[in-house]
Amino acid sequence: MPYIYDYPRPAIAVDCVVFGVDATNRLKVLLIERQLPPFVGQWALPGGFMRPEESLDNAARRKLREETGIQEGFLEQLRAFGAVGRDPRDRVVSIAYTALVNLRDHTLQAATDARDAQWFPVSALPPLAFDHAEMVQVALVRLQHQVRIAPVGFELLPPKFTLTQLQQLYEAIWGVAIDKRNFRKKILKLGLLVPLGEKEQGVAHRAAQLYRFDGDRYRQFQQAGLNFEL
Amino acid sequence: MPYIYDYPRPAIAVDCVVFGVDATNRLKVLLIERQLPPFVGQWALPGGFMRPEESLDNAARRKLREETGIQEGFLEQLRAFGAVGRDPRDRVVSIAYTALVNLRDHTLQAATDARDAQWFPVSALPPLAFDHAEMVQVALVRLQHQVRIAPVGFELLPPKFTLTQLQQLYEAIWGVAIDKRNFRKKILKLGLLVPLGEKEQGVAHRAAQLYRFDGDRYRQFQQAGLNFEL
DNA sequence: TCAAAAGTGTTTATTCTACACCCATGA
DNA sequence: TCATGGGTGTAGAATAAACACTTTTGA
Repeated sequence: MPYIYDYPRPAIAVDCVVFGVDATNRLKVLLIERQLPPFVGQWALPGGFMRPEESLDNAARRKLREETGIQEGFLEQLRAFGAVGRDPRDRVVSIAYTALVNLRDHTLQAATDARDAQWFPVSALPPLAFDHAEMVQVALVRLQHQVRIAPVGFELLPPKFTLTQLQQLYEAIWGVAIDKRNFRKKILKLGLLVPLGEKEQGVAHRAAQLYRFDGDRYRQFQQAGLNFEL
Repeated sequence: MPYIYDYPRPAIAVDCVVFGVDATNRLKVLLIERQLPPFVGQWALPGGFMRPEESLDNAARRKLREETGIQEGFLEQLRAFGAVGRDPRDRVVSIAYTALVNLRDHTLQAATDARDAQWFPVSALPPLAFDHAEMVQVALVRLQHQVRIAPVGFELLPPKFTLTQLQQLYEAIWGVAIDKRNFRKKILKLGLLVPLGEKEQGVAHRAAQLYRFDGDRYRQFQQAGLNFEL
């Protein structure tokens, strides 16, 4: 049963740039191996066509779930990509999303039109289908800015984390080394981290204090019109 | 002659949030009065449907030209708006753009489906059609961030401007008062402004030095990996 | 007892903030 | 000559940057 319009219409797709940080604190991106044309066998971002009855945001969340099994976590629109030749089949405008997930909690399950799903270091990505390499690049730059002024980095960590884990997260995102003492002073002065009584378990050295991010406190902070900058 | 697809397709539109600063240094947004349904007679952002053979960016530039006569200036994508009920007619995903124009140089010419085009202060907008009020809000927040770290503000000024004009521009965008001496020190230290030999003409007080923004210098600055922040 | 990472302060340089008066110009 | 905005410096406070050793833990 065909759909008929008076004017030609491009298709609308969504694609997700999913960032995670692995056990060795490297920043990674989730890719799927395509098993449908075009670009069969190539690595690509998880994504697919939007349905008319869902919002863009919901479409992104649905595709992420369908193709990777990821149900929750931060998901935010990056921007639309609308160059004319970006899809060889047809005119397709794609809305890219950035997702941040706590990689330690997720086991991946490929599904639908994804043959396989795998994490790749941002610094060593394989060739990507469509304009997905550009999407990753834009998403990374946006992430680098965003973690400076908003507490989105915590989405990449487990709920309980050490200050060293947090520091290494920033180092991975920005690609720079940070002074330990200065970092701790600055981040604790914000007053957004709560030290839990607990310590790290099972490490072959002095166990570190665990912290959690205080979301309620941050909302108050925001409502008071305050900003932070790292 | 109809267009037939196997799956239903939303339509794709573009909308432009056009900012300008008037002679009294107020930040304004350009709106058009709709003369086609829906929302006939209401104020809305200039925009309309994308054509399949053009990129999103070109669609935005075309609509801006058609509806306002504006040919040039800064134009950058904001993001896509894709809530389900945002257009009462049909499922329409709209890609919003931010445009910055030197208002002093432009006389407006309404055209196409715009009955009239007018500048409104951002602080006193009329009720807007669709979700355009949200678009303006998002665009303003983005602009406030962007002028802090990139020299986009100059797009709103004539090529030759005084430091006071520049200061008042930032004050209009941020909605705050800025100390004159501190502002001058900071902005001149960046080394991106070139004092022209000339002075302001026809003012009833001491004439101010005119400056221009040094775009070449800024590109070198960028390539050296430097950032600025006001 | 050794290896490995946790945790902790001070000094110096830089940047930010607040603040007031004289100058040039055209009406 | 007066009204209007142009143009300029300094002192004190706050913030940022550089830097090294002791502590705790498990192997």
